[in-house]
Amino acid sequence: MERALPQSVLRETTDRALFDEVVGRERVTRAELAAATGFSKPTVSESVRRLTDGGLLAATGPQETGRRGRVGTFYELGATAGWVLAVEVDQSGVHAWAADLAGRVRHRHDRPPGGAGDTRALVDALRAVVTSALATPPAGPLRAVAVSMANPVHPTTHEVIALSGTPFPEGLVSPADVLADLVTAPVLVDNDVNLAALAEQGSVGAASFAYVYVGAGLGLGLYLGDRLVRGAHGLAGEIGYLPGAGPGTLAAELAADGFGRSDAPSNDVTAVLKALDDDDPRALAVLVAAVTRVVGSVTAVVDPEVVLLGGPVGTHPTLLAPVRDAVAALSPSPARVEHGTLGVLAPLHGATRLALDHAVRAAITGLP
Amino acid sequence: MERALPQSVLRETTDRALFDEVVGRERVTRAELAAATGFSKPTVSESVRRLTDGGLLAATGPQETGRRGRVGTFYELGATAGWVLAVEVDQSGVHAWAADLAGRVRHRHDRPPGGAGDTRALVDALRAVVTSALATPPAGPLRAVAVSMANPVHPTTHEVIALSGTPFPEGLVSPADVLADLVTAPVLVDNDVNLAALAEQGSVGAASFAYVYVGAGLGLGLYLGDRLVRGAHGLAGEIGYLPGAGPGTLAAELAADGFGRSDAPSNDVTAVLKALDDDDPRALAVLVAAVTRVVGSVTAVVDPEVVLLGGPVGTHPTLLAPVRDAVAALSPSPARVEHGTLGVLAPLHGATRLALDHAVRAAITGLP
DNA sequence: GCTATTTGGTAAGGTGACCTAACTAGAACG
DNA sequence: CGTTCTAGTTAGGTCACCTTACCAAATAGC
Repeated sequence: MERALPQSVLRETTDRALFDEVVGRERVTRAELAAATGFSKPTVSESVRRLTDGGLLAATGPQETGRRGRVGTFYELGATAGWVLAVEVDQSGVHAWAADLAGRVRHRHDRPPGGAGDTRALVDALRAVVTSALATPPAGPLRAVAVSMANPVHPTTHEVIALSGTPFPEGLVSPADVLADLVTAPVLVDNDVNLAALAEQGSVGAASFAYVYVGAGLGLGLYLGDRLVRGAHGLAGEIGYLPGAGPGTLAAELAADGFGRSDAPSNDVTAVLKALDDDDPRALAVLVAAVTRVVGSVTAVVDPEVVLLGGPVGTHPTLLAPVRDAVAALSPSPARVEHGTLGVLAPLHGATRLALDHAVRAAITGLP
Repeated sequence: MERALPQSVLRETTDRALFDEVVGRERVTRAELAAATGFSKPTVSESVRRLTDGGLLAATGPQETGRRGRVGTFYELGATAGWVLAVEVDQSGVHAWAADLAGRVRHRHDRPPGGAGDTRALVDALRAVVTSALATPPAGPLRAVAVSMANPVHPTTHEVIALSGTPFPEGLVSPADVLADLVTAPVLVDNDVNLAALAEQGSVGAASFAYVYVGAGLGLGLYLGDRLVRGAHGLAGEIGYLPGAGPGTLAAELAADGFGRSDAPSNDVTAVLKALDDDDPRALAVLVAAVTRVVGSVTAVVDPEVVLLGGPVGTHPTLLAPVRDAVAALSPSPARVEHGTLGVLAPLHGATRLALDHAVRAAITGLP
């Protein structure tokens, strides 16, 4: 057995708490930090010195303050603290955000998709987006890259997992391998729905939380006890494989109903949305039944505090009320069912959060 | 914001690691502990001194050792380290184990059930069992009581939750209240299936793990990332409320098929078992379909490494193979499906583990 | 303008939990 | 009987935190 806790974890949690506090408040003095976090003034001074030496924070000029006594030194995010890159790879192409360590997006980069199934074009687009991002870098080192993939991802190997009938077969590439010669920063890879859940959870703040994505595919992102649930094989949330009304899977039944996917590589979201817009009662009934099955299953298994519906179909306004009613009829103590608020940007927001968290953690543990 | 990590957490994790190591090895010297845990010899000596002063450990006489040099002082669990009480309350009555802090069961106490729905008799039996346990206490203080209830339990208030159609309506009591005047030790309460999962997880060792109970009711215990999932309202694992093949719940459909429960307070387990023993094809088909629906749902939602089937019906040998086949047909990367090994004793084992964990943690944080 | 007050920050010294290195204690081997 | 091996202690150091006391600088009010 190894040493359980090195003493340095104390310093690291202190540094992290103070860094987050500075970023959250934009500009603070050490005295304010001490008051806000409960650390003593000497401890705050030491920590801020470490963070400043490491380039993560920087002192600003004196600040107009309405207060009475001596004006303190204000600190803010260092100009060369570095940046992270969040990349989204899906059927709509490749999109990336370059963000500073406060999470502020500085540059956007996009490439259109290749043809369906064209893996080569996708790889080229991914490399082109990252090359473009590296060509106009924000100040400081690139500290992490997080890639959102519209396919399941293995939790430890970070390999993309091939499932039969995936709506995104061209996305069966390993972003870490594709980008290995372009970036030296660590490349994190996760599923787009997981990352969307991460982003939406940040806004909702619930300790147990499920995000149901309904679009070209069906997906679920789960947060329990402040941790993302990825599953033993990276297949947590693959709710297309939920048992349906018959002996088969939910996805197969949706496909048989003319929705969703089974062996069709992709699903016509615009057609589904049009049917909903036109108040097609059959389309509504099928979708409500499917979403209710998903929400009911998640509720019975993990009993989350909040379930958010996301994705182009999931956020359609006509869905929410009937799903709520159906779930309430099924479950004795149903979760709050709401709409996601971040829309199609949720995966990029989540990837940014993932990259940031990793980048800041790594930068702090690497401090003297 | 409060202090993130007090320095004492280091000491507490050290003490805990060493205590667990001593208990796991029965008898050890400090030198062996240092080698096994990676702590330095002075640190081990200090920690062992704290644990010995607190009564949790005690030095034994010299030990026959095949080794060459000086014989060290061996340490073992202190004779008056105290004990914990695990209590199970269900339709079969009230059962309790008094165990020492190594988890060794010292005494057993049992009371038969009252009539179905007879809450008064159940409360009397619970008090009688605890009184009996307190009358023949093992040495040392009673440090914790854990109660396994055959009903859902709220994760924070520890109140038992009333669900319509519960097979155990008389069990709608608060053990903490019932025992308040009998014991001063903390009374922990949890659901029997959760505790069974805790116990079985201990034997299996998987990081993500689901325990499916099939007996008088349907239940699920979930372990993800080394943590028990209780749900926002204590209703995680209430898989009777899973969507069934039709618009209703799985439990309602089982009831309609002559199995399970809906508004009948209890289910005739012996009749179901007899049907399975007699190779009744209809009974087998209905049960396999239901269990497959449960395992498939859990797999699609959280993707556990292992799923154990437990409970009198769940452990029936004819179920395993067809369920495995059906799950494999449904899921792209199914969990290992096995039988639980602890049988009806699983909840008591789990309650013991819960009580032990709490007791040792509390004893160590209370140390000088 | 001068002083009191208020606020920011540093210096000095202490504590707790860990470490390494060097020692003493005691048993067995040859 | 000395050598060698193992157990455990002592001494001294480091690190991350703390409190207390002080100095520094700015405004408020006279």
